Amino acid sequence: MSTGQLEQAVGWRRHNERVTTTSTNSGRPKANEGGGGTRRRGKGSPALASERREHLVKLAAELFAEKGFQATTVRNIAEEAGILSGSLYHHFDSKESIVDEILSGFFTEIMSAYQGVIDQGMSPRDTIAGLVRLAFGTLEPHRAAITVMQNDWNYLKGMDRFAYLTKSEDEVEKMWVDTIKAGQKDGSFREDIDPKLTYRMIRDTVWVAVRWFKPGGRLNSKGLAEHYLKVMFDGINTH
Amino acid sequence: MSTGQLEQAVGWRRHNERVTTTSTNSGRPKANEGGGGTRRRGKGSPALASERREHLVKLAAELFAEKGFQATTVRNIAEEAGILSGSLYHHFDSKESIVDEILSGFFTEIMSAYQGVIDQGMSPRDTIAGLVRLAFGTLEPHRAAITVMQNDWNYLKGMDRFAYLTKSEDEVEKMWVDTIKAGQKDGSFREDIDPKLTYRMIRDTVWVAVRWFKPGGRLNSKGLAEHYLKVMFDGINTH
Amino acid sequence: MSTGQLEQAVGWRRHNERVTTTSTNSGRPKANEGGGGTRRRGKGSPALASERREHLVKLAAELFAEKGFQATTVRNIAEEAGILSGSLYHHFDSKESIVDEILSGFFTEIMSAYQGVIDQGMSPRDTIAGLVRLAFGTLEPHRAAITVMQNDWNYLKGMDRFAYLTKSEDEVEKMWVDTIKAGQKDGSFREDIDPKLTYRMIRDTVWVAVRWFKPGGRLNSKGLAEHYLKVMFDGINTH
Amino acid sequence: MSTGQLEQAVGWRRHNERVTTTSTNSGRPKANEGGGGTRRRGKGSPALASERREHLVKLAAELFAEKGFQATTVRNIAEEAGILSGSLYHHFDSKESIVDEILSGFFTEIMSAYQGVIDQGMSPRDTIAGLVRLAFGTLEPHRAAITVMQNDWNYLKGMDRFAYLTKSEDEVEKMWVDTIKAGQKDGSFREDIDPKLTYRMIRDTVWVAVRWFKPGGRLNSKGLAEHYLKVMFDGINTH
DNA sequence: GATGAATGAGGTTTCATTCAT
DNA sequence: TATGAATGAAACCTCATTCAT
Repeated sequence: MSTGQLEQAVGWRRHNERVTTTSTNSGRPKANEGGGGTRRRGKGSPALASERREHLVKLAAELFAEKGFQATTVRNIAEEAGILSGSLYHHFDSKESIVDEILSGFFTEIMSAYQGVIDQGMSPRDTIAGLVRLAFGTLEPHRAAITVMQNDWNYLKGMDRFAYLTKSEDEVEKMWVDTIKAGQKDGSFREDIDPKLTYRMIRDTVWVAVRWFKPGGRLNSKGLAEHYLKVMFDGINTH
Repeated sequence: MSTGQLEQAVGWRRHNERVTTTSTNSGRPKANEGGGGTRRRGKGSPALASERREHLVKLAAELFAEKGFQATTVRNIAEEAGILSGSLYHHFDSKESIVDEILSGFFTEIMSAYQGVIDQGMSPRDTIAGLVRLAFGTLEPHRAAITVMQNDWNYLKGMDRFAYLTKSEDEVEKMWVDTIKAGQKDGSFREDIDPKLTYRMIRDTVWVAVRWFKPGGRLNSKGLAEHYLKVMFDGINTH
Repeated sequence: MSTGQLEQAVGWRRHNERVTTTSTNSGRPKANEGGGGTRRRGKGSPALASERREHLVKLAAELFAEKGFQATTVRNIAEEAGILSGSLYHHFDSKESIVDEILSGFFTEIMSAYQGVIDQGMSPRDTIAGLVRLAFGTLEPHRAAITVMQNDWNYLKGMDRFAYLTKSEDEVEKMWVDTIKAGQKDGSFREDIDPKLTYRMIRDTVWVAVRWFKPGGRLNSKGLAEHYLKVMFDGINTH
Repeated sequence: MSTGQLEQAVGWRRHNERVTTTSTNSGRPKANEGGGGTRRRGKGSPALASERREHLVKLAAELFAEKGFQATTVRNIAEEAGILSGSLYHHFDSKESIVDEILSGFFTEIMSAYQGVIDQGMSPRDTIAGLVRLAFGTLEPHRAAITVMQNDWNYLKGMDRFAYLTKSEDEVEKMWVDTIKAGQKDGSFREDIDPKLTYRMIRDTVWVAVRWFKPGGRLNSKGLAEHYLKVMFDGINTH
């Protein structure tokens, strides 16, 4: 799951454990709940969460990104996977479960990554630069998830099940805003900018780029980041 | 339709002519084409045949903005208007016609306004500033349309009927990019920024603000514009 | 709606007003909720609740009675009515709404009727006789509703929406039990019978008869009632 | 299988022979018909090939009783047993096979028991009393089966496979009705009661009690039976 | 015996749209 | 203009059942 770029930038994530704690419902069908307990699961293999399942999630993510969550039908996804729509329900509770898995996965990952940058204790300016680079760095490996987030946020945020989206958003905002404020305090950033406003503009600029960013185009995501940092730090004016 | 702010800023729009030429289909139902004869609208009455129609469009725009185009049902709109869903079809061909009217109206307006700024023949830097102010200025009067554009663009752009969206977008891009390039040529803007990239970031930053911008909040749209111009021109660094 | 027999027996119900207050949700689609208020409804006509709708309810009741609630599909009902399944949703919220209307209608009616008998202030023995006659009297006009109640009670009672079933049942039980107790006090009924148990046996015997009772058979419902009263009051033994 | 009470009352059942002849299809999967040869079960081992199977039937019966046959899914049963739904098909042909086993088991048992009472050659009055006691006595050990019979009869009776239900019902009816008639002939029972009607009322009253009868409540099933006999024989009136 | 994946038929519901009145 | 009834396509989802491993 080419998160290599992301991991390199931060160096904190050791293995590919899928953490879905953020989401209240990981979407796994409740099949064997009353289970007897005698269910063996092979020698030592740690869950593994089904490669099939992960494959399906990835397919769905592509479709959601391309056509939007609502416009993508369960049949679309099933056809893409070469099965019947009903068969999808062997793996997922509902269409919502799928998008939940996509988004909660992305969110837990990005938040840990952000925290990793902050924990490095760099100067505010370098921290902001690090966060920006990190964010742009997710554009490619998490293109689908980010696109869904951008396009369907408004629709999804209204549902109880996705309350964690708003919650996570707030947490992330705090990380950035605090860093910007620290930068103002230590004299790195201008006093006459509004930290919250500035954060939002940065955030939006980065995520929204997913709409037109094409991997393998003129600029790669690294180039994008550097370009943006330049403008963001020093403006477009000559001095 | 409080476009006052916008009109003042530019001074180009004289009357309330509804220009729908951009859209291939103006969305008017063919129903009453062979008009019976009882149709009043005499010579001196410039009154649009339907304030009712405009009212309905506005209601629909609010709903589309709030819940998304797809998630808003024709019934939702009808209910909001206090009529039955079938009755809407006396005013509009289809659901698409309504959103078409919303978006095409916004686009023709914004494009004329942009052109008006450019035609003033100011310096590149002042022109860019004017465009940015203009764009932020639309946030309030056109909140619904912009929101729809932001959220449902991806879905709508795939439909033939909305091909004009992409076309208009390209025209607008050219206006901005040309101005930025002119600014680089005359030494106002740094040579090491990518004009196209820079335009996109500016554009996205402005429009995406519609997601969190609340009229009557801490900053009005004018304040937002000035804040952004500051950052955009000179960066967030102290110098 | 041949409730004639029932009404005669009691003489308290004046018109065919459909009272659905017992049910928390009458099942009417929420169509014009935000309604403007200007909705006129003809000169003086008191609602009328759509004969079409009532017709559909009756068709559905027959099917539910014949095949059971779960085994009856929405398509079955629609076919019986000569329309498509989706069209049913113009009249009803859901399949549940239909059965709700059937049962809540029956319950409000029977409870009022019971109360009417009690309010006549007859002796306990005559009151019980009246109640039994009344109950048997509903077998024919409310055959479908009673059948549904008998067969699907267990399934329906588990749903929030049908909580009123259990509530109504308790109220009815109180009416009967109080009367039986009064009969014990005034010496009409034996002291060594359990009022609650006795009520339940009477109730079950009556309702369950719906399973085999055929109008136009050897015994009509009046005959059934008299036969049962005989056995219930004096037993099957010769004395 | 605590049929102790039942057996004691009658003393006719000698061994645990599972008699499924009544049912046209015993429900055993044809899977292991050509048995490999490793099938133990030798001479001395009377152990039923599958206590597991019986356990599953019992689990299923509980669920059918609680939620109804149709509302209980194969998955529900499997989960309760701690296996996957597909695995159930190693034990049973189909969902119907399970309920068939439940009901046919109950029916053969109760019919033999009834016959046993009749064969004792007691007076009609004592025979009826015996039958009533016997029926009430099944309420506890066969609660689940009786509940299923009561609630899902209507649904099941329509299926070919369950034709035996109606057939058995008729046989049972004959036993009772003949006894009642004999009682009328010998002067024990009133001439002015309808034997068939009377039988049905008794039968219904007993079985329907399963809906509210709670073992361990105020009255046990023996108490219930005595109470009912009192009312049935002598009525609720004082004399 | 059990798993895990899939089937296929069918279920309820939604919704844009049409049209006679 | 509006209503009220209906259409028809398609949506999400359920579930008994099958079968290779």
